[in-house]
Amino acid sequence: MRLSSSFLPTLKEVPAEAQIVSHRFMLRTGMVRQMSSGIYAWLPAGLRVLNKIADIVREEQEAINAQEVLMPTLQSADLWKRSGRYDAYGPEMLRIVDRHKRDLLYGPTNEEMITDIFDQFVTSYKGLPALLYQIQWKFRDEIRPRFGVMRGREFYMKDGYSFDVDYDSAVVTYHKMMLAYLRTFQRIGVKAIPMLADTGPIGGDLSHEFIILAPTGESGIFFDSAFADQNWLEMPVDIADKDSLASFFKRMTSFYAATDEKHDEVEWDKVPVERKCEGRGIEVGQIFYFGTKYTESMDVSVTGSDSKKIYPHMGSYGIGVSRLVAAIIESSHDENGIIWPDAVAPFKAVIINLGMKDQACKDVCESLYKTDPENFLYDDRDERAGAKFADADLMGHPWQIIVGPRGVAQNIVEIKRRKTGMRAEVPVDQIIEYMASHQD
RNA sequence: CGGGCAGUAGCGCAGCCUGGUAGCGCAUCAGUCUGGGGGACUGGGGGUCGUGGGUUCGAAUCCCGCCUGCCCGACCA
Repeated sequence: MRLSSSFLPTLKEVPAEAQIVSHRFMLRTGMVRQMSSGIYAWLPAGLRVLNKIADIVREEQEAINAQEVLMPTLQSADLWKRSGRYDAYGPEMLRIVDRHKRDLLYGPTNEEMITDIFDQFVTSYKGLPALLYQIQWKFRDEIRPRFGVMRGREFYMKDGYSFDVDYDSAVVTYHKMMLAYLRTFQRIGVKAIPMLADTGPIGGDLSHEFIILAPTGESGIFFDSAFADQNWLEMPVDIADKDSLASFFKRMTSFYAATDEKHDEVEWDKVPVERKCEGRGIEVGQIFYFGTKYTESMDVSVTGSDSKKIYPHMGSYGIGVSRLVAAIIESSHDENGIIWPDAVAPFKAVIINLGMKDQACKDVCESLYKTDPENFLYDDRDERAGAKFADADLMGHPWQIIVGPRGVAQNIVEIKRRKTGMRAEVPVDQIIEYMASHQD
């Protein structure tokens, strides 16, 4: 994309309402614009990141055979009255009345709706397990929205739902989801640690929150640093084999990790002092087994092999996609701006033309740009070098390809890695190759 | 929902106390110079002063209501 003809405005000064670093950078880089309390418009730079995260989430869901659906944001209140949650959910649910005086609501989550859909199509245990997900906007009327998209009222979320024939089968699904989540966060480029979460009235140990380390996080966290040292990507996991999944699950959850709410001093003391890590974190996902809560309350059943009625065991699995955008920035930035992980950066690299009046510079920039116009941002503005560098650092592109008259005369451009600050002079025709072979 | 604060140009702010021509910086536009880390100079454009009412010859300024937003707390992907 050519910067001169793009809608990619940056700000030198920050709107006063932005308190935390991710919010400030998101506003300064023109990723989002607040439209109302806790409600944001996503502008091109922000949307690109949002979509990249969603794509990774999608691929990892498909990898465990979850299938994508898209449910409406508006739901009928009747559905929620069936489960009993219409009254239970409280003022956090945005309720709407249409012209016929019918009660609707803007979905804060979709257990009822997915259960209803499931009910209409699956009538036999042979239809199980079923694993569906969507990536859709949700609305929760938070008492006090804050921190930009970190805690907005409207947010973009991946929500998955599973239906299994019994508890044992549901556990296998849960294990698969643990795997998918760890892979998802790994690919996105953040370190998310699964921590035992409150399971509510169901009990058991089948709910985990995934927490990203960030000093500005809302939850205090305690964890065994041995988790971070796990090279689990090299551990073979066969998703068709429940024992393989179970041993993977056991390994990934065997280290102490808890938020301050669930912190247990006795267990914590068993962790060797040198491995004790305390800090703050941001919750970016949660997985949850809740048994037959909705299938029973909504009377949704299938016929078992013995012709008897079975209430499928359900689980739900969320990833806060829009929150992740902010969480990534919280955990990856410096005083000059964002440092995007490669996988989710809005652009792979920015081509900084320092010789806008130099034909040779322009030619080099153009030919480079044309090799991948979708992923290169070409800063072809008639700005001074300082402004271009400042914007490049602010926007956090993983690579900066600096094209100036001095280097071009020798057929060389300078390349800078945002993450490390590493700089190198590279022959023009080797740039693409250089980036591919120097990811760290 | 309790406590605090704020709405003046796209953004950051001053002016309000003590009523009388609506200002500054950044951004933006035109031009000249400049050209490897947000450069300089000159000249422009841009305002229902959140909103409704009241007081007054006269209201951004004083008074009352309302709306919106932000911060702290209790609650949450």
